[in-house]
Amino acid sequence: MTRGTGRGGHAAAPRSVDVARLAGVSQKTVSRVFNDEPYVSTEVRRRVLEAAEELGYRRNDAARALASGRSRSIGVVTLGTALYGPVSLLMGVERAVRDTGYALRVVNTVEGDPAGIAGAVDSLLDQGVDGIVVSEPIDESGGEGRGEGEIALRADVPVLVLGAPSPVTAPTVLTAGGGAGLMARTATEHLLDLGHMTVHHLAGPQRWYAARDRLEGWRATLTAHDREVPPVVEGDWSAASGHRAGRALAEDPGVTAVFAANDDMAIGLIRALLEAGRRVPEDVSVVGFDDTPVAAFVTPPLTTVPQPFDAVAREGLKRLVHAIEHPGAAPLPSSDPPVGLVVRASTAPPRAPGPGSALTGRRRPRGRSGPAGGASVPSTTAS
Amino acid sequence: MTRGTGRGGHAAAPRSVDVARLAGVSQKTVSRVFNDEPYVSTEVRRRVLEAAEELGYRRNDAARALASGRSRSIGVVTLGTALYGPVSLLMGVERAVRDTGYALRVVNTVEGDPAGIAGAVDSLLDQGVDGIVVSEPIDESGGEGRGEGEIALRADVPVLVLGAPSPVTAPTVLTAGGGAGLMARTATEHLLDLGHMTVHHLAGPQRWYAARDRLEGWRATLTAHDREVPPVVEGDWSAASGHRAGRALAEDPGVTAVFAANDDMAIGLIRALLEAGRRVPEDVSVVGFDDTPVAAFVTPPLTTVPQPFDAVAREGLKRLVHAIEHPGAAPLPSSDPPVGLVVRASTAPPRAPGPGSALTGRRRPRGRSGPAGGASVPSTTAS
DNA sequence: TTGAAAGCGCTAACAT
DNA sequence: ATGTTAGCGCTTTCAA
Repeated sequence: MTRGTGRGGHAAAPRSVDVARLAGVSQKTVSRVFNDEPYVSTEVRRRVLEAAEELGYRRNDAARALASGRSRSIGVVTLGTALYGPVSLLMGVERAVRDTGYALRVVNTVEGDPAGIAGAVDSLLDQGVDGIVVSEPIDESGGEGRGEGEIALRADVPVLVLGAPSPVTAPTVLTAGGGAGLMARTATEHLLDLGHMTVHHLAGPQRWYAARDRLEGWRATLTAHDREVPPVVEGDWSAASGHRAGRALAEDPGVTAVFAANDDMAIGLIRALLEAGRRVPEDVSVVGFDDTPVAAFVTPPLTTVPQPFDAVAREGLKRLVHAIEHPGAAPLPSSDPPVGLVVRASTAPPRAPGPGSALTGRRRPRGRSGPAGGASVPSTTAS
Repeated sequence: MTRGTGRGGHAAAPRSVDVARLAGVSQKTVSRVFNDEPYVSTEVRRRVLEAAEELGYRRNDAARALASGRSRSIGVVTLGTALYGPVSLLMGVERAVRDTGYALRVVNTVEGDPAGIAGAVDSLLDQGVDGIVVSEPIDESGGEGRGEGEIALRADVPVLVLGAPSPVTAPTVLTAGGGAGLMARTATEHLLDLGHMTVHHLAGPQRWYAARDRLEGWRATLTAHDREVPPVVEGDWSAASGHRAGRALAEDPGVTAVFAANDDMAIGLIRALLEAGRRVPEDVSVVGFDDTPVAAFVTPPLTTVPQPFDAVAREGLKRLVHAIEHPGAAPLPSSDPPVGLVVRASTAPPRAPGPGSALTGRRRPRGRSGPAGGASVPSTTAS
């Protein structure tokens, strides 16, 4: 490639020195202008900007990164699924990253890939990102128990783990959005408050830390209320898996309330219950998790726990960027967003209330469950 | 920064010359090894790899990009929504990009942003991407008509437009996944085949080219069959908007069949019909679009047109990478994936069939609608 | 407030 | 099959 041949192969892309020449200043001054550095007279700045505009100058990020040692980009590791939760979080991350002025590089992990997260992080590190976001980590080790699948990263940049308490080990690790346990408690207590003797749990795949969190939150709540802890049914987040689980659950007349770890599974579950002749919520109450856009419009409209994806992403990124830009400093404090519950028509008191629940009417539990929460959508059970 | 200070600020990151020294070869040889260039003896290659491993060498992408003029990365412009369609396409793109060995940079456009796609493309160009993918373009010009919102990009790299015929102008533009019109035809003809006199359309927002396509496909089909073309109801892709539209549609007894431009709107629509006392499919048949994971499990299970996101992404990327790597060559030919239809329980013949439809039983139309397609899921309408 | 010089770590072209 | 020599276009000192 002869000097002056640009990307396209025809016209040479203008460089900062070309701009400098045209503006009658030094190349360094052009650099100053484009980096908003101080000590540039407004007159010079104007001339430089004008010259740049005329030439169609566009600063070369690779050169910038090479010279400065920083790429001004953040890498994110997500699952390659279209699942509502992970995707919403990813979109929140994109927005948050863009707001900070960094660029975004994305690598998906394939579920079941042994290299998994570590491999994805590695490819991001190769790209020279300044920070890394791991969204919704999964334990690929095959172990079921907590802590077995520690993910050790040899990352020399700060890492933010989103959506679950961190199983990740690296020099600098931050966490945000680990409030699923509390949310699961809210869901479970809602059903208990309605008078159900106990609550069944349709869990997410236990390789997901987020799924473990919800399960633990549910179990802890039952235990705290001295209730029997029924066996867990595990799905894979899909409505299809919820449907399968529902077929089994429908045969057990003892099941009067189910907390599903996400809305999709709740929808499949409800479908299976209806097919088996069990009415929702008259015979069985169902609570979901996520508050997907369709949750309000399925039949019956789903009571569910909304997830604050955007708030989590924004807060996490603020802290990540802080860690990137102030390597020595103490990490910014984390704050958990409030937990809500949207009560719709898929939950009701049990048919044959157990002892002590006679007092319990259709109470509205804590959270954003007032008129505004549930009333925005009709909660009649159709036909 | 004194020489030798790496990203972290403590230990110097090893460079290829360090590896060379340790392996007892020239720096260029290290470069050869890492680029899989020919003319490296296996013995030398082994030594280099060993030295690199020992030092924890990681090649510097910025330097590579600067020296070679190529970043080996592809930028994608998407909407910042969690909508099933755009997201599935994005995931397909990520997979396809990764398979080609390129890195992925993502920029979202905010709906309603005047800078819109052009602005997003610009920021990608700043980052020095080798190619650009525009997924699901939107016309931000405010015009409703076709062609009004031409998006002129001053991109010096190839651009791939995904999901709709290209409204984008740039030196090199490729298109993939523009088969929505044909899919809309399939959906519409399914309803006509069942004996419905005409088919209403619940359209997507007409600023989306994909939504316009589906509408045109529907309209063309009705016209081709000499049927009345009812007024279009426009939603915003959400179940909530489908619900609103459904309330209006439910009042018109002439409505016996509706083709919704996506599944979410179809779900909201069905909910509204049920609330209004109109049964689905007995009184009104509904066809969706997408085949989201929940479509099979809502009540009634939704008849819908699946979208081949992965195939579209893969094919589009193959052609984009070809255009990147063979600037002069003729573009690879495009091939449209087959159109399918999944028949479930939300469609049926009309109650009071019009003339000529007496012959028309519950026929199964073209596409993957055989036993395998519909039978994987129970299609009974529950309680 | 501005400029000159010296790299950043790699690939490209040309030896050998 | 391997080494040498020049840059790539910026940021970073340091000087003026």
